[in-house]
Amino acid sequence: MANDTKAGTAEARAAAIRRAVRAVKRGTFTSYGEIARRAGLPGRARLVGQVLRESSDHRLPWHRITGAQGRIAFPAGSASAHKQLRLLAAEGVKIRGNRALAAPAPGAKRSLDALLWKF
DNA sequence: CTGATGACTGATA
DNA sequence: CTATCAGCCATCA
Repeated sequence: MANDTKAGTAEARAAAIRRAVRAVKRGTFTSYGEIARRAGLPGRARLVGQVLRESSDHRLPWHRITGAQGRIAFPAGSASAHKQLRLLAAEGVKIRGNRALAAPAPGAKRSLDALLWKF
């Protein structure tokens, strides 16, 4: 089989992306661009979405993948968006509207005191 | 081949 | 906050 031994096939890219997705820890979320970067494919955020779509779900924590700044890629109110938000919330991720919040809300200065004093 | 589309992103207005 | 644009890449009509 005179096959291509060159790295960079669609299969290899998909595998790398799936690896990166699987590496996302529970209770956290990562953007498409970040996944692409971790998979060694900078600038191919769209490809991540493509692979995720093809994979549908297969022990892939697809719900931990959000758009930039935690924004959900699905239209707000859609079934998929709602499901993703629900899954994220179930893992302890704060949700606000169509967004997943990774960091504490602004005003952490006050929360800092609260943390120090174990509020 | 061309053009449209899409689980994207960052900049700009 | 929303809207638009340019870039980026794979897939499809």
